[in-house]
Amino acid sequence: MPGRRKITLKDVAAAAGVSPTAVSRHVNGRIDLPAETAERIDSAIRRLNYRPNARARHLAMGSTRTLGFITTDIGYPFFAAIASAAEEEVAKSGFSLAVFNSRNHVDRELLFLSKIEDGQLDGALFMTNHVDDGTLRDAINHCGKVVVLDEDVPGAKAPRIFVDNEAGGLIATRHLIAQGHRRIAFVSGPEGMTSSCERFSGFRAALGEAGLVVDPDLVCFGVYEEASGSEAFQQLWRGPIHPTAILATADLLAIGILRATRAAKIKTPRELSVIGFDDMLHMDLLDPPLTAVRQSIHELGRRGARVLLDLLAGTADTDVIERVPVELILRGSVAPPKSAVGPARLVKLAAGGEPR
Amino acid sequence: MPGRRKITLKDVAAAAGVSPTAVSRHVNGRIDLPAETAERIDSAIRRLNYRPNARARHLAMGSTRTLGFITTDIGYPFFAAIASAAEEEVAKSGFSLAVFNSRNHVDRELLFLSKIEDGQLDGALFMTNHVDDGTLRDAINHCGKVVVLDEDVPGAKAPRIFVDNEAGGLIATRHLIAQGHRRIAFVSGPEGMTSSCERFSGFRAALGEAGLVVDPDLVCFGVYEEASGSEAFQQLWRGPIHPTAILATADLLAIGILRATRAAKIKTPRELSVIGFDDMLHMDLLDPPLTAVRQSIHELGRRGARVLLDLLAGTADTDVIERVPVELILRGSVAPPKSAVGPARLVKLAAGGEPR
DNA sequence: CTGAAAGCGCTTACAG
DNA sequence: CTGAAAGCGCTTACAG
Repeated sequence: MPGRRKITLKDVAAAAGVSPTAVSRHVNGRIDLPAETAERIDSAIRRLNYRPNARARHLAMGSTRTLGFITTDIGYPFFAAIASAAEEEVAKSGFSLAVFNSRNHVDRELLFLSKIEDGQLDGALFMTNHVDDGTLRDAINHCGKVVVLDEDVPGAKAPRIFVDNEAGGLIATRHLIAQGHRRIAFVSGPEGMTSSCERFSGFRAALGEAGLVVDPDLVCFGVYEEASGSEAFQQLWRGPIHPTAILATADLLAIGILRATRAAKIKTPRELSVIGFDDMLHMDLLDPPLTAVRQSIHELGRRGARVLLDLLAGTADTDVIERVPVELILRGSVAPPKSAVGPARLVKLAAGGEPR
Repeated sequence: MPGRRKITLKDVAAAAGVSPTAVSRHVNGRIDLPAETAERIDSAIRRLNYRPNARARHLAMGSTRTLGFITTDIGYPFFAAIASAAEEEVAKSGFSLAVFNSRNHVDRELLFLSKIEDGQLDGALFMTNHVDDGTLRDAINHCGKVVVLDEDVPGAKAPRIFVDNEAGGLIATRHLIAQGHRRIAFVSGPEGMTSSCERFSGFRAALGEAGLVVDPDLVCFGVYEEASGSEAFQQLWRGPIHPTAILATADLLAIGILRATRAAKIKTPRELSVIGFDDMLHMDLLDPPLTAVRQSIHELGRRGARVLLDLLAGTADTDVIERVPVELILRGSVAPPKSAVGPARLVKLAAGGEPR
């Protein structure tokens, strides 16, 4: 057995008695060789156990066939689900997906984004969770080839895939109102963020429809983390009037709220209804099962990847904005307020006489 | 402004009046230049806005500084948590982590593993969820540079990071026995897998300690998926004797069981106690809160990454096997069997007279 | 210490 | 159609 030197294109060419050019073209299917020649090359490849070197290809082709997935933390089920869908989609096109946890730090986001300039990444799916002061926008505009997912980076010249945030806020709030709630709190992420703003618009619109108005004491902006949900609950409970329901604009916030209600011995949904936003895996098994606005997480990842791939192929423009639909998933964390006679009950009375 | 041609090392060298060699060495910190020269280079870099091309470096250096994370599906919280910890660790050393969802298909696992041979990946963290017929073992031995995580690939010459499976099975079963259970079912993944076997050993050992013996009718092997847990429950409930408790060797199985109990109107834990294995995020919020053997998921990812990094650096050998500890997390999904007087109750009676 | 030159292993415009 | 040769943009052994 010969020395264990790495087999290259050249070796194959020599063994098959053709030029490296021919082998390269054949391997990449960019040529139709006479059957006899093709077979000679193939057999040489098999015999030598040749494997094209990806690094050399990358340099020569000016591409690495790897896309980045930049997010706060892949450890969170919501992001992980998006990453999974994105991976599935990019893999179909022969790309790989590299994940980067920014932990919501701008410097890390910038570092990861810069890998596009390096030529280490062909492009990236980008998710952030804080308000941008323009830094992110500039970085994205500078390196290009990124699509912004789920949360906006205002001013960035990049395709965006969002959820229909306003509709989400709207239908969730309508549901609460239909259940008879009047004192509804809004617990959200950072005030300046697009998701917060849009969901808040939906919230306000639904209140308006019912002739209600937003009570500033019942609105809490924070960050998209569990602890922020717990704090919001505590703040609300210290306040002058307790809400009978809370619309949390993230499951993580809802979970924080649920945790805090337990500590405070508040019964959900009897004393407090809670709606989440995202509908992550297994939210139906919580106690109580979480009613939530479902974002089509899979669709978000899949379409984000698709658009990024199209962008790289030049068949998509940087001004596309897609909205994936939302849907309200009814579960046990919402009930009529204990002190109120909700419309549902009124209807029952009207329709069926004595309720039993 | 000059043409938008990509700035290279050469350009910087020319602008600074030094050789490309000097620039390369300076950039990589492999040289101490006279302050004046260094400054000239640095300023040229800034002025030209030079960014070293990663693809060229990769080819020249024979490394891509990217590690693979090959798993069934990053969308599952358990794997996502491991990936997150691994990413954090490899990022410290300037590596990236690319995730690959095998969906538990051997052909995809092989495809991803082959990226190491390609030179596309410097190495990989590998997790599988099916019994290997030798294919995986051969592939791993052929490409090297992989560390096997959580589940064994027998015969592979690769470092392994496992959980103390046997201890996990043991302490979980002991707990059930201490609560008064005698008819305990064992619901697990594939029969031939190391995790299943080792956890089963612990299970059997604990039964043995209590003078009990394994009842084959109460042992269900399947796959590590939710649906498999549901099926196991149904099978158990069709059987001649119902267990009063189930030890599931994965949270996903426990969740499947929980789902099935709801459909069957079986109350947990009153009519059936359930213990899971993994302790994924938010398992404490389930209804009932899941008692589970906690694997140190973070530790698994972190140490796996560490060992892989060491392996690449040549400071770790392929025969290391690390075991991360397990811990039983007591929560609400376990209670004494309703028909039995458990030791806990006996103790109470003995110690405090009339229980109220 | 410093730099000219070869080399990493492909792809592809270009000439025959 | 086919292949010799240049090029991708770095790193690094080697000679001065």
